Amino acid sequence: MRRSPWSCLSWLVSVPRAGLDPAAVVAAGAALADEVGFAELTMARLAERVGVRTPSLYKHIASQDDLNRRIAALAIAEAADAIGAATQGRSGRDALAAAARALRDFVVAHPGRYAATLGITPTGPDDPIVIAERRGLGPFEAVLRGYDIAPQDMTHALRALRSMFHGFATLQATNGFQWSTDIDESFEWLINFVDRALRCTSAADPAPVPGSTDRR
Amino acid sequence: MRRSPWSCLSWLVSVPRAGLDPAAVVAAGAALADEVGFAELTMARLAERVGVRTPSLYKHIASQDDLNRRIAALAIAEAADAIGAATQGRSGRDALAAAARALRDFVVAHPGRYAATLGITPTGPDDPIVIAERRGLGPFEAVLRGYDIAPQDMTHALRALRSMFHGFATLQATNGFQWSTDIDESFEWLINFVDRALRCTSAADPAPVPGSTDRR
DNA sequence: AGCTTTTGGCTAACGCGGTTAGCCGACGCG
DNA sequence: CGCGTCGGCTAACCGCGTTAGCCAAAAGCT
Repeated sequence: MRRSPWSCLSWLVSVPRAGLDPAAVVAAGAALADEVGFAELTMARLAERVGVRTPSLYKHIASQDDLNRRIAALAIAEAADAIGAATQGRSGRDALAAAARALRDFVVAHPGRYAATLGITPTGPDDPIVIAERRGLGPFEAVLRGYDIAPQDMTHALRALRSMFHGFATLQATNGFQWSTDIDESFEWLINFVDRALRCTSAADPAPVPGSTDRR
Repeated sequence: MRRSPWSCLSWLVSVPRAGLDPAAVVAAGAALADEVGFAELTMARLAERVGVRTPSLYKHIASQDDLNRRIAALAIAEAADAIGAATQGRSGRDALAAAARALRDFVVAHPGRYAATLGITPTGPDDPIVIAERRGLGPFEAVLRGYDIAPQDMTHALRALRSMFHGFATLQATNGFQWSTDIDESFEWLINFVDRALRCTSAADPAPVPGSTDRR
């Protein structure tokens, strides 16, 4: 490349270090995403936020995709910790409610971080995201152990729990429930619904009535 | 602006009409999104697909955001139709299963369209998206009428249904369930779970046991 | 049929966001 | 004190969304 015509004057400027490192950049990115929305999280904005020119960010992260993945991993780990802490020492309905509320509180408090976790497809089994996710499953497993679920149904029940609370959280986060003020009430209703279903589950026969429906 | 240096030769070229209109552009965009993924749906790619230069698209749609919203509205309407058709003439568990499968089939068959519906915030109460969504709620309401839900619980039950199936669909669409082949089985389990819960609901007392948990 | 208006193509060009190349001072370590 | 790595910087590129303005093709009117 061409040499800068100003390079002969470089002794004029002093460029102090900003004291950045990958973790700091990711944390700043997560905070910024919460403030301006994940879609508005841009390299230029993040650079301005941390007091640096845009290309300098690439000394700490490989790309914007890399940044997004790290934010997602951070968010999942944080959410997992929050849920774990909330369910500590509880069981049954109490634990279920605590987990659900902790997850939703996290989504409401950190919409940008949460949005970063959506639409992420892990690159492989050793992706930090996968590891964090596996950690995040722990508290839900613990909750389920408070109900007596047949062992072969654990995976299904876990997925059902994830689906429900993840679905509710995303619908609320993306304004899926229009102009309605009683969302909190619906959420509590959902918790009761799930609790009832889980207690029912152990009582009901594990197999559906044969022939009652077509199986694909 | 400056006059093109070639304009004196314009009689050389003939520019036939491509026969486009907004609906055709939106349909092509939806199809393209399904093929290459919603995130890869770009104006340039769409223009190439419909055999036109990029700026010409703006004769039919206002902007990329406009295009995305129209694709989302189309997708919601299509999904609503599919679910409505699937539940026609069924009730109870049958209707529930049919609705759930129809929704999931749609998501699997049209991942791009479905992704377009995520993260869309309607502009107002007369947004086509809102209207389509309201139409899409109809079949689920019909399903719920097959169970005896207290009228004041209808809204909550509806939201619970949406949360569950939307959550499951997005988790599957974004590869949220890792390395697992038995997703279909989990889905059927979820249907049974919800069916049981809905039948349980009408039997259970509407209010939770007082004092059994802290209410926020 | 011929004139006019609207419609729907086009090229050129702008701005912005992500990204890379290459330069050089600041810091840490011998 | 010298040296290497690290972490800033500027310049530049590319692709994408978007706008301006030109002009033929279709449609409508007399």
